[in-house]
Amino acid sequence: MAVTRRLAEREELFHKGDAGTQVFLVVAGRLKASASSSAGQEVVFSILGPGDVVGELALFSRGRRTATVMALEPSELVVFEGCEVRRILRSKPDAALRLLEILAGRLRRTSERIEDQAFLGVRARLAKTLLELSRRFGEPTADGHRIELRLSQEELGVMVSATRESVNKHLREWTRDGVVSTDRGWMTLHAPDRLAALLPERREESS
Amino acid sequence: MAVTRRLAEREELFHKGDAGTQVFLVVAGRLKASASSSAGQEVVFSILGPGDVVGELALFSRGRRTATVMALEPSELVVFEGCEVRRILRSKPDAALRLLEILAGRLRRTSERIEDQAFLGVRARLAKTLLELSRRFGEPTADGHRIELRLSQEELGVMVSATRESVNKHLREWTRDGVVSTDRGWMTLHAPDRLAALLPERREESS
DNA sequence: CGGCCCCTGTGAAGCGCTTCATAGCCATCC
DNA sequence: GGATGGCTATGAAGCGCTTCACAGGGGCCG
Repeated sequence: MAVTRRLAEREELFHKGDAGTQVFLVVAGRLKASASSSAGQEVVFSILGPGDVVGELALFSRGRRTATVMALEPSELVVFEGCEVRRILRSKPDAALRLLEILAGRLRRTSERIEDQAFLGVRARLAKTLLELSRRFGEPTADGHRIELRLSQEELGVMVSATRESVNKHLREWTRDGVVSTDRGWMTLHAPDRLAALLPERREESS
Repeated sequence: MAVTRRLAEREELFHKGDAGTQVFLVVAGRLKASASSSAGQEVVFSILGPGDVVGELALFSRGRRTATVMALEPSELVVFEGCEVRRILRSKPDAALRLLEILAGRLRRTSERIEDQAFLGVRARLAKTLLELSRRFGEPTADGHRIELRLSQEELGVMVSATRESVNKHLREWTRDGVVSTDRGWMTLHAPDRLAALLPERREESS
């Protein structure tokens, strides 16, 4: 009896500040969660794909959406009513624990984003984002890892909090060096390690 | 039978990456949650005070601390063992819901921080931080709102992701204009509205 | 086909913030 | 008291990123 919702490309699921307590599960398609400033600037918090839960924050934020979610591709989501979700959380401890895990994961990624924003320059942030995208949405090809998600340089810029021009410059430089190649919005990484080398080495935590 | 832990000023409760699943409740004192880069730069995620819960993220992060927490003042916390907390979360749905609320609130604040970092300059971020501090830790005095928390310009800089020098410049300018006054680490806001005016007007959401 | 629009590519100029260097102040400690 | 160390104050120089301006290209639609 699940209700599903379909979105066309560029259609909004909801807008920051809206009232609404429905919770969604992404079945197909990719979406972005973002916010924009009064000056029209935008910041992207995350890219969502199949399996991701979205909208659950409004359950605990007085029914207000805390970000805007828009479909990057035609998408399909299953819809849960907020009150129903609350009932489930109350009666099924495992569900609540699972949601806690999800929120904790989000929190970790958001904090890491703050660190990156503070510690890294545009170059490194862009490199990291490309690696992340290829990890989540990449498909191996003959000559590298292709990112199966069409993104304009403008959108990449928003994702790393930089201008389109900056993104372009780094991308072109990497293209010259054979590290990546771009084909109107589609990208392939040929030498991910060269990008990884731009990042501060991740410290190992002994288990 | 509660176990309590006391910390001296500048003592660490735990360090990012440490193993540990204890959860803490702040009873007295103020602490900061932060992370630092390999280059020695630091970023502060939040200031914690009495009533705040800290350390719960490790419950859902494979037992690793996701930030470093250090006492800014002599502090006192009550300690809960992770396994016990998990048991409670499992048996008391209200507790789980409460924790979900806490995490959701954290997530909202962290996201807002990312927005601020992207949309605001150092000036506005500093103004916002001072207002926030005075809201949380301020005491009204004859000539303004005094922030009951001693912070060096260095520490303020870390909080807003700027250098000590930048912080100094804005602070001095505001002092000249009579907006704030500083007395070796203690600050008083005399005209909070002047600071608020530096922020993009917060849009009203009709209830 | 031609026109339009959105995306990419690129350089010049400007600006905000950092970096660096230096000086003075205040508290503490022997 | 004098010395030491941490915090504040301030200006000069530099750098990374943005802003602005403009050119080219590719796809889509009449």
